[in-house]
Amino acid sequence: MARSPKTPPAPPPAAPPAGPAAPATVAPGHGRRATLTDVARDAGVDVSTVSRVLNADASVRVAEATRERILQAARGLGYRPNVLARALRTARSRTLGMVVPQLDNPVFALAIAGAEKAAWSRGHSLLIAHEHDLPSGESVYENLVNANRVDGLIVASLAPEDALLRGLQGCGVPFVLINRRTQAPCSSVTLDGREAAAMAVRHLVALGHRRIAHLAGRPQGFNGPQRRMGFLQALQEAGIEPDPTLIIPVDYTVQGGATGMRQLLQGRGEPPSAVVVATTVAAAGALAVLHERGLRVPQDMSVVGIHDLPLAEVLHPPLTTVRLPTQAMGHEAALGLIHTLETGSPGPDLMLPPMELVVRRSTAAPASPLPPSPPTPPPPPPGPEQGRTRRRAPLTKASSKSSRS
Amino acid sequence: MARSPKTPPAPPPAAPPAGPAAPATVAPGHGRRATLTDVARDAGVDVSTVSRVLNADASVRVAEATRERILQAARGLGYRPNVLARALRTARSRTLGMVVPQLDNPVFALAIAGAEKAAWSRGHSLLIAHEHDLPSGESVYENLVNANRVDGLIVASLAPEDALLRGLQGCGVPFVLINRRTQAPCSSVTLDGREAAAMAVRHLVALGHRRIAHLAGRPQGFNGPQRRMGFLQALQEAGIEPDPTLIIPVDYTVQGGATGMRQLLQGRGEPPSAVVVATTVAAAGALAVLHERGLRVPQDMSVVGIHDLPLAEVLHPPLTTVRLPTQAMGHEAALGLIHTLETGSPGPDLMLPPMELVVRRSTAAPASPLPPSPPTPPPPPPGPEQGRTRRRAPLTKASSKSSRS
DNA sequence: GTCACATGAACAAACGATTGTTCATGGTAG
DNA sequence: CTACCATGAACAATCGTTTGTTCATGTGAC
Repeated sequence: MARSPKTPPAPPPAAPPAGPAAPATVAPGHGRRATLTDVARDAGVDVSTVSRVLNADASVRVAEATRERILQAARGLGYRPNVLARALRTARSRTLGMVVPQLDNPVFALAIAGAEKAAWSRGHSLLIAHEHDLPSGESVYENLVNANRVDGLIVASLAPEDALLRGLQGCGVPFVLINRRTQAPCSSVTLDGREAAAMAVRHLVALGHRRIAHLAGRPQGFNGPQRRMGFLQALQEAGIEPDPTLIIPVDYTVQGGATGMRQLLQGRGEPPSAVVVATTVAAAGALAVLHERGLRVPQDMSVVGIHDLPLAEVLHPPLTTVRLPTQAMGHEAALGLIHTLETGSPGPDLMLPPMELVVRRSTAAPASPLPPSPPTPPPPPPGPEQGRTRRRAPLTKASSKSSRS
Repeated sequence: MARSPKTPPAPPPAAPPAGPAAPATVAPGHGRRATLTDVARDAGVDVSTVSRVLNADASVRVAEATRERILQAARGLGYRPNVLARALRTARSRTLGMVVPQLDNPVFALAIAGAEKAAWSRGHSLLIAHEHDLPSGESVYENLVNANRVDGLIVASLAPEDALLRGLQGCGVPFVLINRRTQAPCSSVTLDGREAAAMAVRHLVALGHRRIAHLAGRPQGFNGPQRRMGFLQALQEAGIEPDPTLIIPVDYTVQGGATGMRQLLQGRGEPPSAVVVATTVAAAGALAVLHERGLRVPQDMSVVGIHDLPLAEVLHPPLTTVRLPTQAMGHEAALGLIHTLETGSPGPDLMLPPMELVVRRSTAAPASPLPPSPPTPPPPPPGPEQGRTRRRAPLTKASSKSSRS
């Protein structure tokens, strides 16, 4: 293995003192951990009694004095149950497997954070795995499950639906999909991208925009079409005829957003005064292109991103976004899955609504207001908007997390 | 619990079909998984023999025909060992615990990704936990270890050294610290922030800068002082007298970077022509303030960030950074820990060198070049710089990850 | 014809818990 | 005085492995 023991090619001065060679960090702990047997011996009873007392087994009664002795002994020995033994016996590991396609994507990182919190709060652990195929040709799901490591799965996957479901169902454990739904009925927790896109549009309409573009996500995915639907629907509500040339599918990347924006700008018709970008990362790319072309945001073009991320705050200008409960998605998925495991009830089937519209500096009324009396419906006053909305001062109480190191 | 079963407050049209109520996703799997006993029965031998054959136990010989029969039976039944039982028996779970203070920080997310990859490649799993105190008053470390869930720990912690080490050593399992070193000799894998800062300075010096500021990290931490040392050292190498008023401690946040930059700009002396910011996130805040003040980057001030992140690419202008092997940090930590577990050898003690200087658009020669003949040493030509360096075209082959949803 | 010795595989005891069942005890009712 | 019952706790089997030990068998040497 590449255990490169290379030390830094650092200049001479004061390499950090390493102590007397890298020391092993195996602490004493003076002996092995206490087991049920140890507690039983100390309390002078049988292990089965200890087990029942410690688990507060209601079906069996124990004299108060005995219970006291047992609890005392357990405390004295610092007894902690061995989850492995328990899992073996009960055939339940109290561990959830979470599979994500990428760990460094903030969306999944947040979902993991939410799931981790929920799992621990219910006495479960979370095992993380990348969605990659194993040398054995086995899927990560199967590996996790077949080795009896996990009781259930939370899965965020980019794989095609049929293969994914086949693999998951073959595992024989409950699972919850996140960040996507399937055609087939199947437990899932998702974010309401439709409503999010609609909120973005409504915000722009309220500001007086009529010609609004959309850098939309991949047509094959789940979230892309979802957001596109919301976009169209909100336009319709506002009595605006959608212009198909203003809807451009893009990749969810900086590059994708940039390409999409270039395409948008070289369109022949009247240019849009605002754009809803399907994702914040792509919006960053779009902004960069606008700068490149010398267009000002928001004067020449307003930009709204979907899916608020810390990134939004540091863009230039700070990006108006729709905040989605990404962390809650992971949280609800884990909670739901545990509930299923405990009660056998069906898995959750949730679509979480957007949290709020976060108005930053990338949106404003269009520079050259169109004829101020559009047809139906009467345009809402271009002041503060309807619905959950919040205006952020720039660089104030930054919500972006500290990034140590 | 907050199992909010709320469905979206969505407008009427086409809520995604949920099928006939949210279905349980418990697949058939037709019966329980095959065990050693099953294989033994099928092969007509004892379980112990099966175990030895399947584990390629060299200490015992088995007739070729028997071995064949066993392998056949195992394959036929799709046998997978139950890791729980194995862990119970061998007292080794082949699971690593990874504890981080925040999951949504890209630095830790990358480290996790690296560790996950390394762990799986060596047949281990990775259990993720937030560094939070449990209701029981127990630390997460103790919880993980005492419950026999993990064989070792990879820890990124912001806790004070003494408390941290006491807690960890009390656990009685090997551990590796990442992203920080301790006074006490102790296994760790870190990033060479000193060299990183020095590279940043050398780059600026090569461009002709003489008056260089530093937005430095927290003086109490590990990385802050480390980078500050590198900064000072490189200045000294270049024969530049450091100006203490140009070194400002800041928080590793957008807000921190902004505050630091404001402070820097209102300094009374000659303003700096360049600044090295201890972290990319803070650099984003610094850039925002420069915009606010109408200063141009890089014409009026060059900015270098330490710790390359996808974020750097989408800032305005794209930020020149020093790329650090964050993912490798997690990878090496996991590999080293596993090595320790398997051989009992001391844990790793690595400081990984910076990968490269990524030159983007935020750095250039100073606008008003100072007297072009500085003292010792002779200034390198202001062209491409020394050392690992790479100039990036803007928005090209974006390395920022796709951010699905 | 026995003894020793490989060889190949079965036996059996853990690991640390959970859980169904049995057993001793003492009090009370018949 | 015997029978019964409730009480409190021990017994024992089991989960699926690993691993030290024992055992049957056939071979060759004596």
